[in-house]
Amino acid sequence: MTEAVLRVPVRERILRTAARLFYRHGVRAVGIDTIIARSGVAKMSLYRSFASKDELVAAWLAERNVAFWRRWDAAVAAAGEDPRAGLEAILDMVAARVAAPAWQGCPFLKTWAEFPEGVHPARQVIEANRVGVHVRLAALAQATGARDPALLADQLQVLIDGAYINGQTHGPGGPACCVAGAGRVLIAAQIGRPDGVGAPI
Amino acid sequence: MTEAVLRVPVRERILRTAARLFYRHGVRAVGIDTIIARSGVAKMSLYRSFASKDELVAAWLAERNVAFWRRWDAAVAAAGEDPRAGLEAILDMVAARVAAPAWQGCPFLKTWAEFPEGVHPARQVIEANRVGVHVRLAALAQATGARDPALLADQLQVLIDGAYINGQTHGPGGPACCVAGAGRVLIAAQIGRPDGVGAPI
DNA sequence: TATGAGAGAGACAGGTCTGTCTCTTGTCAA
DNA sequence: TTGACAAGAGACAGACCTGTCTCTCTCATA
Repeated sequence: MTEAVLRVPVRERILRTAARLFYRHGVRAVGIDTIIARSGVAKMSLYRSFASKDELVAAWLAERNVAFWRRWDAAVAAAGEDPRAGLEAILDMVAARVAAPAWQGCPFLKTWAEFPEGVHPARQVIEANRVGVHVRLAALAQATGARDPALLADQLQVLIDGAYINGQTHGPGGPACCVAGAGRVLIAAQIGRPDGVGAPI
Repeated sequence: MTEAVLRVPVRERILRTAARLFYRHGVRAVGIDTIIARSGVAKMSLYRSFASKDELVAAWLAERNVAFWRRWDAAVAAAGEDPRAGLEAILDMVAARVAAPAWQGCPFLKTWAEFPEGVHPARQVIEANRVGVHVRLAALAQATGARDPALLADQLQVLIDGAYINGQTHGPGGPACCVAGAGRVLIAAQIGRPDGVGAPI
């Protein structure tokens, strides 16, 4: 145990280790004993910081949620005032993420699959994230003047979900890389092509 | 135990019960004891028919795979000779499935999320299904004369994956219902609109 | 130096899981 | 009627899981 590690607060050490293990192996496949062993922490320290394993899972996803919106806001902000550029920036961000070697799927969707029912605290975090994505996509779509902003938001969210899943099963370089282009096609179909020529169906 | 139930072979009874429970609650959440209790079968009978729980999971998915291709082939066949109609028929089939009240996600994607690594026998079944989908989509896309059949296959598979996942998290009536329309936009962008006016990006 | 909080170490309880084994029961054909 | 065999019933082993508890150690601060 290096001094540098010891400087990190216990809660933080647990959360970092749990995040890595949960994301790589899945929540159910990683036990408390593994987490405390890998983070060099006593079991009681874990249960002093987190009421239960479920709460630790929820804390991990809450952290992912914060990071998610940080990336989202940065992408939209970098795109400037144009809402269409904002939508495209989000598509590009998704494409870049699923193409990264470290990509092993969306933690929200993965965890949702592991707890498809019940009152697991992680489910609230996941639901909030997914609703938030749709709301913001719809707001951007509305601002672009799309004919049916709600429909465009539906289409883009489905496409993004697909990229997340597909990138997980097929790895980097797979079909998911097409998400940015496909999204642009869907956008163009609702608000005209970049050169101003509409192409509605 | 009714006579009708007893007439069903033990292996079949186990498989039906496991299929229902695995699909609804997830593989890891359902134990062997639950399966034998719910199917009215002795534990030894289960292990006489299946070498392990993992093999039972794989058998369930293999059965789903057969049913999947039966639906696929029926949809394509009903669409006639036109490959574009075949692609649209598949999109319609997906849309109908994710809109059904019984829909609780794609068993392949759900199970993949539960076993994201290792040599689980179910993973082979899932991989084979996913590769098969892409191959057949690409073949249909090629037959339509799409400019980039591989890209169109990528886009459609990502879209379908997204519909499966989104339908699972949002339930019937959610964004996933847009899959058929969105897929048509992507097809039209590559092979021209139904009225013959191309709309490539 | 004394003290108290934070944290490590590890035993433990109670439950669940998979998989094995033995014994019993029911059924069907010769 | 008898014998073979499939299947039910359930005990059991061994592993693993979460969560609790006690004891000990370290270190900062009064």
